[in-house]
Amino acid sequence: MTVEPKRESRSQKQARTRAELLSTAARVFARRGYQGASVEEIAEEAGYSHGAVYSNFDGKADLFLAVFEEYMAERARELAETQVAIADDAPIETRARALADQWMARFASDRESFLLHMEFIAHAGRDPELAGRFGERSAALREAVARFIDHYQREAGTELALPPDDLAMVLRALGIGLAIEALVSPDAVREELYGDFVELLVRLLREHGSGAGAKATGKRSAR
Amino acid sequence: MTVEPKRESRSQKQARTRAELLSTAARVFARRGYQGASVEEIAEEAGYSHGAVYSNFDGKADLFLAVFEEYMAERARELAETQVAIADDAPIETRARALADQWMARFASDRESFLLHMEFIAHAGRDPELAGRFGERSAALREAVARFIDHYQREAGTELALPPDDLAMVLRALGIGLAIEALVSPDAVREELYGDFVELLVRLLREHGSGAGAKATGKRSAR
Amino acid sequence: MTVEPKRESRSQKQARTRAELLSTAARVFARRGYQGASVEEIAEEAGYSHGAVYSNFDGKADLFLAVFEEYMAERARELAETQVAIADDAPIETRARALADQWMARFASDRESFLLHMEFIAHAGRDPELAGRFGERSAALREAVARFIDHYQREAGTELALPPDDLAMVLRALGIGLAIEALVSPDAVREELYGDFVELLVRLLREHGSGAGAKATGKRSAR
Amino acid sequence: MTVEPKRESRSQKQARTRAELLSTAARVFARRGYQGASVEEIAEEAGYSHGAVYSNFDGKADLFLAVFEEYMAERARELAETQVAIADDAPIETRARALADQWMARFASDRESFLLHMEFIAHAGRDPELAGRFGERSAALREAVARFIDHYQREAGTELALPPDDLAMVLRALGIGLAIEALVSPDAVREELYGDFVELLVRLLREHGSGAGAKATGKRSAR
DNA sequence: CATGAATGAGTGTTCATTCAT
DNA sequence: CATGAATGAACACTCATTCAT
Repeated sequence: MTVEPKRESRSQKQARTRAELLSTAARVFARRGYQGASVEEIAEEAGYSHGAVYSNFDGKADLFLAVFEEYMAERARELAETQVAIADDAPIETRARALADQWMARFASDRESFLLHMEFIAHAGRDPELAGRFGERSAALREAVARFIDHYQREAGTELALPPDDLAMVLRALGIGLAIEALVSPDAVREELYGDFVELLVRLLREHGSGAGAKATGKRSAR
Repeated sequence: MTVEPKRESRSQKQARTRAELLSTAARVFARRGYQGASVEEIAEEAGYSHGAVYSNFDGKADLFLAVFEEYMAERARELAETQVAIADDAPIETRARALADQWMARFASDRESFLLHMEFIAHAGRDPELAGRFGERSAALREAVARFIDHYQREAGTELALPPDDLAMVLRALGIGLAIEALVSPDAVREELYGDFVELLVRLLREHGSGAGAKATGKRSAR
Repeated sequence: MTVEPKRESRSQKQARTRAELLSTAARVFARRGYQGASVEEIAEEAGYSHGAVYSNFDGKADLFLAVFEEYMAERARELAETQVAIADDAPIETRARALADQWMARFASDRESFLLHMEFIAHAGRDPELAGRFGERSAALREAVARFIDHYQREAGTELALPPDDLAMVLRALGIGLAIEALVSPDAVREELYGDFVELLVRLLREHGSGAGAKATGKRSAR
Repeated sequence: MTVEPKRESRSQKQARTRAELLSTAARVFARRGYQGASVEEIAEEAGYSHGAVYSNFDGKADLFLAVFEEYMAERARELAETQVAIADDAPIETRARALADQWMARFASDRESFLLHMEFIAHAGRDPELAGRFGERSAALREAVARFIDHYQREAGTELALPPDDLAMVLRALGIGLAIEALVSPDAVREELYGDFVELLVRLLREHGSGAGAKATGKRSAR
């Protein structure tokens, strides 16, 4: 006597629509950029009319932010997996290099997401609130790297000549900067440059850390 | 006692028009961003019809690139002046640090230009020809830095554990990356971080180079 | 006694919009020519925003082709009516002449449409896709004429010394050509010339065909 | 003691500039159409600045008219040559066919000029004065054809069932009309159709001229 | 006469957004 | 909620023409 429940309740259906729009939007935004993507193209590719976007989001900007949140969450998940993936007994410079190489490989295979990122940052740079939201996410990633450095530093009993926070910042900034240079001068950025440099840097920092470490400390970070 | 001929010859007048459009464009682009600035607004603010832009430049992108070229030339001039002002016998890390500090100071006082350039890169990243033209203008400054490094390196008789080109690339990329991080997480980037790090890095590279200091180190950027 | 629902359903309303745009476009195109008419003027005169044109058509060319299609359909209707009005046993040359006279009468009363079509052909002649789309719509009427010829030919049991397709093509081309001559040298083209010639031609073709009529004439399409 | 005269006097030089602009304009107009051609492109291709056009002509429209006059004169010359070129003793239908085939061949190898023609006619159709000027030229060509027909008709002692003027008009109009159809429906117009038809037509007219000629005269042209 | 910098009118098209159904 | 017709703002770019040199 019970009525057969529809396979999808109303709210389930709506959630699905939203999810489909979201994942399609991620693809289209990456492909075309924020400005280049049209609401119409996104909706159509997801199999809806463009009106559906306005039923589920406040507009193009809101849709994009939703996509972006997902994207950042995804990147955080990825980082965690990467940490696990690196062999425990490798020297710290090897681990650092692996991260660097992974970054460049990711960039090489998905320039579009990076471009979208850049576009977003340039936009957020003119919108403090947006910058703040993005900053939090970004900081979380950076802190994870810092913890990662700290962890292995303690474990290996070595001390680098730079605090983990600063090193994390430098490594991350360098990755971003190299990607940008590669965007604009592809031939000027050897693919291994990031890895080579990071490996060299970390070794130098290690050798000057516990060893002659204290000597040159004068101007390092305080925090 | 002859009557002064008109102050400006034809070519002088054109040069002035071009210069006025250029400086106005720099202002408007910085204010509105690349996409946000309209050719009309630029021309009008410069006191010309928008057609004048098309008489002097190939279009919006070309105008932007001309502005960018001027900007980079100005940076190169600044850089040279700063280097000249440093004592002749200053160690190379001091010179490198000056470069870094200058970059951060400029960023702090003119975030908008940086944002503008980021936006344009994101735009040009989807248009190879544009990216190439941007890249050429961008590479010029990097190459100047490489030449500086090479020059002082020879003069001081030291050799860094990284080729000048690579070091220049790393320094520049790091500057860009740090600026981006600062954009998004202003509090996370100490203003001296770039300088501190660069100074440390260059000292380490010098000590481990083949010159006097660190001959014995063996392991350069091999891999 | 129920309240009348709104007179127009959604699709009815859209159909009306489309129809209004179409008839207004016909008027404006005829008045200004294809190039001379602006989408804005058409939309405004029809009482819509110019965006409405783009909601209903793919652009200016598509709008024009839609107008042209209507025009040709109307001509086909006229043609059919005229043929129906002619006595069943009228000789085929009478029918052909009616066709010719109708064409000249229409031209005399609506030179502008003819001019418009010429202009568009000159335009489309440099754009194969456009030419093709125009050609399809244009061919429809010619084919209708060919079918008429074929039909009456069979019914009367005569055979003309030229296949229906060729005759239709010749008749149509001649009509177009005479209209052009009339455009440029109005006095040189007697209004009955087309009709006179067509009547003569068809009679000659009939007498030299293989049907009943001209058996005795001996000299068929010899050579 | 005489001053060496410059190779070109001032007026000669001007005449040359004008001539060069004219012939280049003919080429560019044919290639791009009237609307599609820019004064800049014409001047540049002729090796002058666009200002030179304005020094020698009243503007784009005037330049085009000058080009057109040249073109019409050229066509008239060509026609005269053609008449001579046809063997004297060929039957009139052969001669007519030759003219027809030449027309189609010319069209096939130079659609662009024809398109330009059409564009001009469509334009002139809205400008009585222009139409008048063009009409005169056009009439001259037609009359030449009529004289041509008349001449051979007398010479051969035959009489066609259509006055030379009417026949000339029909032949010319048909050629134009077929060219237009070919523009728009290339596949629907066999290349020999014009020739085939003209040959057939002239034979029919000849056979019904002097022979049973007077019989069907009822509705022919008066003039 | 020729030049070319500057003008400024003119336009098709895109697209985010709204809202009645 | 989803649809999609309609809106209307926004824009880069072309080009004939002018005019000072």
